[in-house]
This record gives sequence, structure tokens and C-alpha cells, in this order.
Amino acid sequence: MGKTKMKFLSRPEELVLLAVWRLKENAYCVPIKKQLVQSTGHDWSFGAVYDPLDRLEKKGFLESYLSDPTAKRGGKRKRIYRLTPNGILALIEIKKITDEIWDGIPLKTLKDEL
Amino acid sequence: MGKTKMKFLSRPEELVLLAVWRLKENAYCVPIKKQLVQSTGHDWSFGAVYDPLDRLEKKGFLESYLSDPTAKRGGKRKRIYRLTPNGILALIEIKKITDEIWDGIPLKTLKDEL
DNA sequence: AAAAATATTCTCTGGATTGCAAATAAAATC
DNA sequence: GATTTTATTTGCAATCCAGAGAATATTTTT
Repeated sequence: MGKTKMKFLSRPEELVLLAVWRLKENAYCVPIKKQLVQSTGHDWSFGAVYDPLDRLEKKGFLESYLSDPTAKRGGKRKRIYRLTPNGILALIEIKKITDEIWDGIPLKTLKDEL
Repeated sequence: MGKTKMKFLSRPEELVLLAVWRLKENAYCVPIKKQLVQSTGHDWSFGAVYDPLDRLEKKGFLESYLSDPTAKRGGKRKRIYRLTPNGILALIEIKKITDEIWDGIPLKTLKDEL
């Protein structure tokens, strides 16, 4: 008992994975955080960003490396993330399910219910 | 510390809410479970269905009542769920965010990355 | 008719995992 | 040393989930 493995990519995992994908070579915590704030309209603490990043890496959906320091104030090395093929597959799966469950329910339909 | 309120509807919450919406007057655990299995391609235990149901009701996104028993074998009364206006709003919010983060990334684009 | 078996559904339990904010550490320049 | 940028750690609440258990209805058996 207590088998508790999540069936799907969680919401934060999906959001973070997609942010990494969009940011390409610049995918480290700060821009990721910024993008999440912008696309969701909510604040994101560092913990809220790093936690899914770490977990996704542990699961093999992301990989990361430490970049070289840059010659500017506070320019310590960054941890750059990148999607693995499994990460892409996970996104594809969740996208399919999402499309499926929302099929035939445009936003307008929901709003009409209010 | 330990402030931990989830920013968004979780994945199971979204799936369950949508299943309830689709099933209308017949939205009780068994058909909900069946629909989830069908639309996600994964198995769902009773706990996996009731847990989000309870939570969503506690949060005011669903309401429920016990139906009358039916005159057939095992026909004990069912707990029927129904979306509240806040539940609909929550779905609208998560749909907006999802559309936003996936904007410009069709499935095909992802598949081409593999 | 009473008891047992069967069916359908709801409720409870408990541990692993995840979510998240805030504190702390590290590394670079000014 | 002060300041800036970024990474890492900590700690607890919330969530995820499977399976066990209870409740209630009919049907079958004795």
C-alpha cells in the first residue's frame, strides 16, 4: 500500500518543462522563474521553481550542467537545463490527454454556464 | 514558512472537474472513474477519484448530495456531484493558462524534436 | 422468512510524494 | 567589505493514491 507514484506530469512540472523548452540555451532558474510569472500571472518562489526542476532531472526528463562564470558582477555559473527525449515524450503525452479531455469544450461554452 | 497552497488546479482536480461537467446528472464516482480511465488511458483507484472530489468540494468548486436508493441489486444511494460557479471559474483559469503556455507549440513541433 | 451470498457504492487509513516559501550558501565584481 | 546574481537547503503542509473496510440494496439459499 501507499503506492503513490503520480500518473501524469504535474502542473508545475508541465509549466517548468515548457518554459525550459522555450528558453533554449538560456534556461536557468532566473529566466525560467520570470517566464512562469509572466505566463501564469502568479508569483513563483525559488523553491517553487527548483523543486520541479530537480525532480524532473531525477526522473530523466531534464538534464543540466553548470555553465562557466561570466565576467560581471554576480556572474556566478548558472545551472542550465535542457529537455531529454523522455521529457519531450512526457510533454507529448500530457498534451494529448489535455486535448482529449477538453475536446469539444471551448472556453466560451464554459463561460456561458456562469 | 511552509505556506503551501497550490497555485493552480492540480492535474487530477482538472480531470475530475471536467469529468463531472461532462457527466451532468450522472456524475457519481463510478462513471467518473470510468470516464477518467477512458480519457487518460491509465487506471484509477477509488482513492484516486474520491480524494480530488472531496478536496474540490471542500474548496467550493463542487457540491454534492446523496441520491435516493434505486430498486436494484446493490442500488444504494449515490453521491452526485455538480460544479459550482467557482468550479467553472477554476476551469476557465486553468484552460487560459494552458492555452497560453502551449501557444505556438503544436504537437507536431514537439514530435519533430525527437 | 431468515440467513447467506452477491452487487454497487461510499468512506477511511496511512505512507510516499509533491508544493512552496523562506533561509542559507556560494561566487563573482565593485 | 559590500553588493549582485544565482544555487542549494530546510521544513512542513498539501496532495496522490491504493487498498481495506463499511454500508445498503437485491438475490439466492436453506
